[in-house]
Amino acid sequence: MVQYAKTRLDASFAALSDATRRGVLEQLGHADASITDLAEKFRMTLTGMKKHVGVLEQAGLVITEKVGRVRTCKLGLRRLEDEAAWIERYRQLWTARFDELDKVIEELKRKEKADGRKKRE
Amino acid sequence: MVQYAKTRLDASFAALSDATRRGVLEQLGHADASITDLAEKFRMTLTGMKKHVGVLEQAGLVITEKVGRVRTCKLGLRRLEDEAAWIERYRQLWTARFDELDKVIEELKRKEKADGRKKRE
DNA sequence: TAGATACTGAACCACATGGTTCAGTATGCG
DNA sequence: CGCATACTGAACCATGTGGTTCAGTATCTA
Repeated sequence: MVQYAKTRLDASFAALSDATRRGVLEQLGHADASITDLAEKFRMTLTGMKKHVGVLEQAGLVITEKVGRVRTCKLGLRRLEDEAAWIERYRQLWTARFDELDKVIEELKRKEKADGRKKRE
Repeated sequence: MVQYAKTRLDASFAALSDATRRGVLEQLGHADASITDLAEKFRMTLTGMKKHVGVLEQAGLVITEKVGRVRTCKLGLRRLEDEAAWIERYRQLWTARFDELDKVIEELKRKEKADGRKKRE
């Protein structure tokens, strides 16, 4: 792949692209949890869950701290503001684009009507 | 991996996790484009670009139509509403969670002050 | 101190990803 | 017709992903 620096947005959208990880985020939105807690809740091995947490941590969406034998996971400081902003901007673009197409269609209809000719099908 | 059915959300967040694909979406927000157009703009082979378009199409974010030799790509009908909704819900959870933690911290401070003892560091 | 608990890391697996090249096929144009 | 254009598909490459098992290490607890 020869893949170089992933941007923040790359990393967080990738982190969000997995149902387990989205579930973990929601879970941590209710209460902090250990790796064991999460692994049980999502029915997978500790090792597997630790990888998911690692991905979320890399994306800055989760922070963890180990005290004694227990690593506690909690929500990170990022509120997905950049991600929300990107999507919002896109939605505006989308709307503008479709409005534009609507106008073109209106224009076509107007012309056709003015035209008099009936060209069915 | 033995990975089964990807959900819509999985697919669209995955589609958004690549800078090239986000770029393509923005591009199509301005004007429809052929595979060749996009491949040139993003400086990659036709085949490479076609794969990206395929991913976007799978996620329902782009639709394409081939007329003659040219395949034209345009924005799909999905406005990322589900994705925006998920993120928005998460942001609310996040805020609630941090407010809650703030309250706990306030409580601790209050107690400490009422306590009289000074336990620096 | 012994055993249970909680994590950690390496190794493996099968399949996905983001690219490429190369060899087609289909279409348009002079 | 013959050449250029535009895409398409298979195959390949290196690395990532989403899991697993197994063999540790570190920390509690009785």
